[in-house]
Amino acid sequence: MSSSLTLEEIAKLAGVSRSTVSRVINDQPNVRAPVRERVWQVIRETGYQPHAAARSLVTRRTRIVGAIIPEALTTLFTDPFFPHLLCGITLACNSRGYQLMLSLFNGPAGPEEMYRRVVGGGHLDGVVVASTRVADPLVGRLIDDSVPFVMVGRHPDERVRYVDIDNVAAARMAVDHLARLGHRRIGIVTGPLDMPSASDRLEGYRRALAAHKLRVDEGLIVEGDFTEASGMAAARRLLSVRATAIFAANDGMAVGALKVIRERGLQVPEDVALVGFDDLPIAASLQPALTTVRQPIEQMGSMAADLLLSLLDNPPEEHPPAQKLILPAKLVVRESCGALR
Amino acid sequence: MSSSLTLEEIAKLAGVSRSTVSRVINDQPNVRAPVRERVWQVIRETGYQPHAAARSLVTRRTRIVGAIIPEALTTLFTDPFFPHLLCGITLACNSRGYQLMLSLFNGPAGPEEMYRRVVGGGHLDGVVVASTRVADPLVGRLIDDSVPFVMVGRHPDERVRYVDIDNVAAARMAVDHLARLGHRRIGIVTGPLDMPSASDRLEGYRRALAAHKLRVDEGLIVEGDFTEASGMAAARRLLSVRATAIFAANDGMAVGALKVIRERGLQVPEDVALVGFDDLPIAASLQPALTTVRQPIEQMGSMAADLLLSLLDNPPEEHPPAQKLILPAKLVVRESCGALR
DNA sequence: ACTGCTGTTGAGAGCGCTCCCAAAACAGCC
DNA sequence: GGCTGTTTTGGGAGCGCTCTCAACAGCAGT
Repeated sequence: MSSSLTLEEIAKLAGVSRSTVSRVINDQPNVRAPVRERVWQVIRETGYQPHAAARSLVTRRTRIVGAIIPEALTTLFTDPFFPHLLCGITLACNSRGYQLMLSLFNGPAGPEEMYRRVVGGGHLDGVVVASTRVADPLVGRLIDDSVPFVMVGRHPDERVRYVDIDNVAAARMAVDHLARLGHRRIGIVTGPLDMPSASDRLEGYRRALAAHKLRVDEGLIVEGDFTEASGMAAARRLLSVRATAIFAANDGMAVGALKVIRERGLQVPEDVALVGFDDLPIAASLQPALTTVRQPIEQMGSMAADLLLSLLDNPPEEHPPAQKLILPAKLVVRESCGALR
Repeated sequence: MSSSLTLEEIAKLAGVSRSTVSRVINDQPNVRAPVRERVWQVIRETGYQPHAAARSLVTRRTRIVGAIIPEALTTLFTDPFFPHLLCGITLACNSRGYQLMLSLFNGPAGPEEMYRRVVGGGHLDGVVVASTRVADPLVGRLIDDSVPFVMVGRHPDERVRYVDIDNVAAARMAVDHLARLGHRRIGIVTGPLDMPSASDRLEGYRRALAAHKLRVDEGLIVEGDFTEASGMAAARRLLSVRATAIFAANDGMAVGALKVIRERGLQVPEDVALVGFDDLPIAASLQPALTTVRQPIEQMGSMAADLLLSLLDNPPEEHPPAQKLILPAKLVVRESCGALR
């Protein structure tokens, strides 16, 4: 690959020593201006690039961070959540001179082996971890191995730094909206309740009902798993207990619910109101267009990366032990909730 | 991070020399079985991992490959193409002990700087390049710098290895389907014609018409840019020249076309038949469900990665100068073409 | 002129690994 | 036992960089 020049050769060309060239490249002080200029000149002319491996052998830094995606394969396929997240992370990394290494922890190698390969070996300076189950041992291992990391999505462990939206407040906002429209039997399709984002949204649902002095009917709470199929199953249950409104904890399940409602010959929002969560591109294209909660996914990614990188670039003592960043989410009102009639 | 043991220390613990441990780890011959076993024992007990940077300093290999995505940001957002591709590439890499480094070439740093950072520096053993414009200088530079690379999507340069579907045949199949249904005024919304996939699909369109002895009316050919908005604009043009069927070169543009057709109070497929390309998840959820061409995206990613890795793992002389892999695509017939009535 | 001080430069060591080569161990055979 | 030839083992060098430290200016103050 391109330049296989070494520091030594650049030094010779510039008529200085290896050390001086190193100082120039690393922007250290105590090099006279004319010398500095001459060295840069040679570097530019030759297209020299320091050898990354040699450098990180001594600095113990690679300027590579990992993105760990432990989630099941299927989610990655249909859900634009990860692409957006990845986009945000990558852009943040690149703009600060870091590279991003992508690791799917569900491949043929299995999470154990992947952990060894990715985290051991010293390839990475730190990692961004995408939403994970509470019970996932990954978080504990990262802490034990004192790997700098930031999560996207809340984690109950006190020591974990994360970026998230306020899922409780966001869900509450959505359900509150339905209650204000007069609904009294509001059902919820939750995500897997061992994921904080799912249980938080359920909590928001409960609080909204409480605020409106509505009794919580456990029959109106159905656990899904964020897939369209689970949304369909849940909707069948909810219709059978005469829910007049359904809050789905993500848009995929809302799409499933919509299909079932249609199958039954019912109208959205006239017979059943529907609100989703995520604001996928598909939400606006549905008929009726889906009212949903929009989260700033890409921004969450870039903020997580920024948090991680400033952790890496500065002495760790300057940082609070565990930062938590909460970003705002927003209710996007469209047709499916019935507010626009 | 975890083990900061060195080879030397493992050697001491196992009562052998550095060299022997190295031989064991790299699975080289000429180590007596009991010695080999004892060394593995120590390695397992200590959880030792060789230091990647030290290793690649001498081997000149990093076991990291890059994925370069030069496409405009917007596409990454809405289109599940890249996520699927990335998924395939990552899984293939991981199952062969390689890591994947993700590079978006449209970030704040600009393609020049990204190229320097990613390809120079010797971070990467090779790269997978996602579909690019013909005029993109990237391909030329990779060849000049003799960086091993494989593209996803055809490239006209003879020296380029790539994995792709036969876009000409796939498009021809779609248009042929419409012609068989009796359509005589079939319009096409193409992608940007400086992308091989776009021009190939147009070529397939022409051949299908020729096979059915239909005259090519240039007014029925409208160039889009793979976005929904361009699909809407193109559909307006095509409706004004009385097209009875529209073939959109991707599903996003088909969605745009569908919206316009609806706005005009026309029915799909009764008044206008519609066929897309890609089979996005949304295609099946549309009303009417979209007839479209499905390509094995994830498989293309993994095959591209496999091709690259076998290039890296074997002496390059064993390989044909430029391999081209063509995978089959498939027409998924749903409601929007009218064949199911 | 001599001392002390600051700013600039170069040489040496060493990061942890692989590779080469020589030494050691072991065989087989007169 | 002595001679081969082969396998197994250990030590040295070196990959390209950073970092520490000593040497050397240049300058002021005495």
